[in-house]
Amino acid sequence: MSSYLQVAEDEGEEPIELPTEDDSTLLLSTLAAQFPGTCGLKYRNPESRAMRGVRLVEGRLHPPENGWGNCVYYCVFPKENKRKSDDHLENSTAKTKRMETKLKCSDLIVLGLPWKTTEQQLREYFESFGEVLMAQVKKDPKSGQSKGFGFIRFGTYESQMRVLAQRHMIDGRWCDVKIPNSKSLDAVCSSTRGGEVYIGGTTTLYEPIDIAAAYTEYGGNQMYPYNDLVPYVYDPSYQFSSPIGGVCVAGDGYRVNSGTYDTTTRTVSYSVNGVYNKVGETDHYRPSHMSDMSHKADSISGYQVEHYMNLHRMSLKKDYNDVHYSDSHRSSSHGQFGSQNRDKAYHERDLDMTFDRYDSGERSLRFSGSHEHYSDYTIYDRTEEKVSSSLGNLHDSERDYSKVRRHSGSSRDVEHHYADRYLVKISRREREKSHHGSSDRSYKHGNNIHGHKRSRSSTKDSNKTYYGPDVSDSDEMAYHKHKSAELEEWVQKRSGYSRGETYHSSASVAGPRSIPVIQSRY
DNA sequence: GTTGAGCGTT
Repeated sequence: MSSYLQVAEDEGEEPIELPTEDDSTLLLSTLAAQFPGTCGLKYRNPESRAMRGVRLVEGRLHPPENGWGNCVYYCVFPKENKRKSDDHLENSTAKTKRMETKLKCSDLIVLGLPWKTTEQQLREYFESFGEVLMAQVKKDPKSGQSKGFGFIRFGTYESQMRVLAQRHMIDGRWCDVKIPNSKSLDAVCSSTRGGEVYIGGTTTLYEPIDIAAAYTEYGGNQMYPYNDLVPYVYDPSYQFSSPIGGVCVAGDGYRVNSGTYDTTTRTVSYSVNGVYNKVGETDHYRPSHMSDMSHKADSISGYQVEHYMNLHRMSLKKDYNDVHYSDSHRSSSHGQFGSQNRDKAYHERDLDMTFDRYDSGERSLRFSGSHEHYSDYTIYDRTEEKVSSSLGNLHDSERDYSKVRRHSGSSRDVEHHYADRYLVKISRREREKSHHGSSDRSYKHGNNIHGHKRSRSSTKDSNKTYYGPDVSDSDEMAYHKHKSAELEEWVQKRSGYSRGETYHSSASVAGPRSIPVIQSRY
């Protein structure tokens, strides 16, 4: 049976009695029904005379140790509502960012909007709960008619909490606000806090700072230093692996906030530098070469970190053998890239196919990386000894038909570009750009855009051979090398294990190479 | 000019 609790807006105000629940907690929604905009509760501790906060867990306010007692509780309102001065908004972006980063807002879906409600009205309604960063009403693109739902995003988690805790009367209709099913990445990260998620499909994500920069720079997405995205495992020298790295989500650090959550695979697709990536919760998206057994654990700044260095190395060796097998059958599979030889074709391409732009020949690209990225089907042209191939896993509209040509040399003699769907997508944009007269041919993209010439940059390092594009002298490449060295150091410190050793221990596999840094900006 | 338990052109 419920009892009542005295709550006032502030000291000196008249209290209202609010019913508590059977477990003697007070629902935040109950509180908010009487005091819209409240985000918490406090009371004055009779001993210290200081204000004490009331524990709030998942929308429930929990009584102090000795019960609610007879004292009057006071509402707590978000600081942003006090509006000391507006010029705070302008200055100290760094500090502001740091503040924001503690919060874990996600886009919220507003369901049941009246057909007539505009984005402006939506925004105005929710601004009473706090700063509204985004308000959208989803409309039919042709008619412009509202679909009756929209999305909002708040600047603070407190606002988000309060809005989620109640129903909303907007323009005469009751509307629900929920976390959308297609939730953003941060929702995944926060739900897996202290655990890990995997990042896949990228060649460039080594390092938290880079990720942060990429996210803040591209697409207006924000980074939240909330969880620590610790890159591990992804070994750029491992050309046959799927370019999948792991990240840990633990403690305070960086958190990305963007992407589309796929409810069936429980992964999130998002993009960095225009490269699409995937993140999934550990149990649902684990690259096959990262068994969850026998991993090592250590800690960084007290955060638990798991990594799979040794496993990774093992799988590298295994894959290399596979490729070798295929390689030895190269002549017999020549010209037979039909479906019956699909697997073989994969390996062929992994090993020694040069992938050319079908239309412009701008790039000489090389298949490497994840098999899943391509080859829905291939057509071998006997006269030209070329294979027309569509890149897999794409929507039809995104398919990029290309030709794959056999390359006679050893795989180590050709440049290794990642020729996955994402890169192709970027190149298409570049092509459009260049067709519009841009003189910037973007060497910074780290690819040999002038097509077929195979360039292997010379050995730049005492124990590394770079099979990189012809941009090894560029600033980007220098920067990239610098970053790679930093990562190396980081990895070594973490695990007492260096990537250089990875290479040597796996002998004849192509050595570490510089990965093109994709810096397409659009 | 209609509808209502819906999930987002990035």
